Amino acid sequence: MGLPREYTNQACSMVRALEIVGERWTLLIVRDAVFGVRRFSDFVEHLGIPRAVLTERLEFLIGEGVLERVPGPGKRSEYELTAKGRGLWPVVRALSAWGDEHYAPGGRRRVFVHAGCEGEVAQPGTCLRCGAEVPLAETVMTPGPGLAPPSPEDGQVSALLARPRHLLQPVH
Amino acid sequence: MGLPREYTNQACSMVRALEIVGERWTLLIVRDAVFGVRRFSDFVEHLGIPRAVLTERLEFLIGEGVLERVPGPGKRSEYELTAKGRGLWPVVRALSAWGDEHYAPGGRRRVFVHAGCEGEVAQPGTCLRCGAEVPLAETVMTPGPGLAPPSPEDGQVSALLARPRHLLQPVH
DNA sequence: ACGGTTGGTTCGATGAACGAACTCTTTGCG
DNA sequence: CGCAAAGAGTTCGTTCATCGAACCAACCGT
Repeated sequence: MGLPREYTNQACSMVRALEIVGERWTLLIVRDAVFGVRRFSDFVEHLGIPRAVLTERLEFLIGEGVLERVPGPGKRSEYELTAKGRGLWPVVRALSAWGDEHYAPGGRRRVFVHAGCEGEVAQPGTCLRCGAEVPLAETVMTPGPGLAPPSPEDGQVSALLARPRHLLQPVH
Repeated sequence: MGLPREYTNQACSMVRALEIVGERWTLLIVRDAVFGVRRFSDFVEHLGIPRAVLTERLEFLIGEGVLERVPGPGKRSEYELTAKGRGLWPVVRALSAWGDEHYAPGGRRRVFVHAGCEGEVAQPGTCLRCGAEVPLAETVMTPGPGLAPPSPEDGQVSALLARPRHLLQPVH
């Protein structure tokens, strides 16, 4: 996107938001983090993002307080959403819903369900059955009818994400 | 953003959505269209977007059925959101809300109000007073406490958008 | 000790965005 | 009518981010 990361200094808050998450790959990184991806190599595998770009984006998102680096096994680091980062969930959900509505000929690809209650989580983020506003951690992502079964060459992360799982739960 | 407009062919619908509206400037164009901007020169003035890029984006969005070209005064054309384009409103609202929450030290910059009912439209798109899901056309955008008063050099479009107005209502 | 995995960095080529200048048509005005 | 100014793009040379492939270093299991 060649996003210079700065638009004109407009008064609108959406401009500021886009300066943070409007660059190529950034929202996909956030989405994957919501789905439970935490490791550098898993992002690379699942997104197909150039490693240098991933490095730069992770650094930037940490600096902006969207992600934080947490120690993983050994001396590795993993990347985890902060509260501010989890606040982007409505954006991710809205975009996914729009994409599902207009670009999923085989039906929706992802359906989100309220854990326990089993009701579906609708657009505004509320449960269709119990009516409650469903927090991220109580949301289960399940494959919809339009989700193509993952082929082996898509990698194991894709395979893991094609099965029902709690959001934010580490994939590994 | 140098967005090649194609990510890897992932199964996720958000990827498809980002291929349409993920490029630099695109969501800002949609936002301005929601706010009532319709003319080429008004987009240029308000966004500060290079003219060649605007031309390319408008063409692309028309091709994707997000905008449509409608005849304006004289032989001019204007650009109007289609139903598919209006479907992006939750995305715009979610991004603006996130930006307002984290990058508006002086308080929110835009507040959306349910016309007639006067209740505020909250994050999920429902009215805080009457509880109804508020459609775009019944939403009034009002300046919040954090919105800086527009300086004259910002142009007249900025000035118009700093006053309360119905969404989708043409600015001119 | 050593081969593989993880987590990056480096580097050259490509291509999009930028912005200023230019063109062509339409509009406004006397 | 005649002229100036604005609207709606187009053209073009420069700059800068992205791409992708290769390279490197630390760590791990055996």
